Amino acid sequence: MDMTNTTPDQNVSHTEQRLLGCGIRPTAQRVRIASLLLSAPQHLSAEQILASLRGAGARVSKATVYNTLNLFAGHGLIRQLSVDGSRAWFDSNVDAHYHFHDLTNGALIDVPVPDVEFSRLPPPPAGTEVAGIDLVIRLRKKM
Amino acid sequence: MDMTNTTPDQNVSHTEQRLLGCGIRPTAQRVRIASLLLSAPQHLSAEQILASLRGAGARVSKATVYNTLNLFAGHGLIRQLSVDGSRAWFDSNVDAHYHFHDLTNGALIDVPVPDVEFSRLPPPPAGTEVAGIDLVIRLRKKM
DNA sequence: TTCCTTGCAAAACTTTTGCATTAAA
DNA sequence: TTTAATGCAAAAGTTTTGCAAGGAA
Repeated sequence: MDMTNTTPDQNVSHTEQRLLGCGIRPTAQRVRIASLLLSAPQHLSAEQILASLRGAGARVSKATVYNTLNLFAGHGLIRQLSVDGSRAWFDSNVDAHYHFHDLTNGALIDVPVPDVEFSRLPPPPAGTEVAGIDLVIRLRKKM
Repeated sequence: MDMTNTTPDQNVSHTEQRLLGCGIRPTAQRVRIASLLLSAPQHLSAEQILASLRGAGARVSKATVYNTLNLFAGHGLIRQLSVDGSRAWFDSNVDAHYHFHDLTNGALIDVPVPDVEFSRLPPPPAGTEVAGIDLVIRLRKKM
């Protein structure tokens, strides 16, 4: 099902289904946050989400945005990234992938898994196993 | 020159030389911070450094620790890591390398460059070039 | 002296939490 | 009606900053 050209509003019932499928009660605020975030693959901060929703006339508190993002991340609906120390970024793409990080403007760009190939990786220390691999390719302006 | 078995105190004059070589005035606090951090490859937070120095009887303020760490990082003497969202970690190893991140206890373990080999990497977007590659292999307890 | 560095406290930011109120099932 | 979610404000944690005092050149 291609939802590329649907607007957040058209996605509401689809979003509700998705939250229900995760065992998350689809309240008004949660649906708005999920709708915004899941409308396209993107990277947003809590503050951006709060501003965007309030700009659209929604009544949402900062606490609810944070609580909801943590809730979603805990259910694997979104993924929290630590690319710069300044704040958390929330990635609506939970499929395995990597990132370009443009140091010039802070932009994050997805890198699909097939674009990266490891021909050698270190064995995990005894008693541990690999839970995931985070790869960030930092970019600067070419002179 | 192998400094593996020298104590921080024995390193002081060596550390001073290193700071001078970077154009950094080797004040008492800076030498202590550099001495601690550069005595071995390790990952420390600002708070850990402050506690360690004060525990050793040094008179240092939190502001100076932060200012100094930023100063050192700006001169390439240490490297700031963003591996979890909670705080910054300062890595005394500035040679290119990657990290294991043990999710069980938060530990960071260096991974030497030769232990990782990329057989494919995406071309950087037009107008940009690769400034660096950060790789974090997250570890969990093996069951 | 002159400039730089430090310490302290306060401020700035991001994120979490307590609790009364509101909304959902 | 009962439970869970929200909003607000306050708190907590990390990092930065303003400014007076101290130290180096």
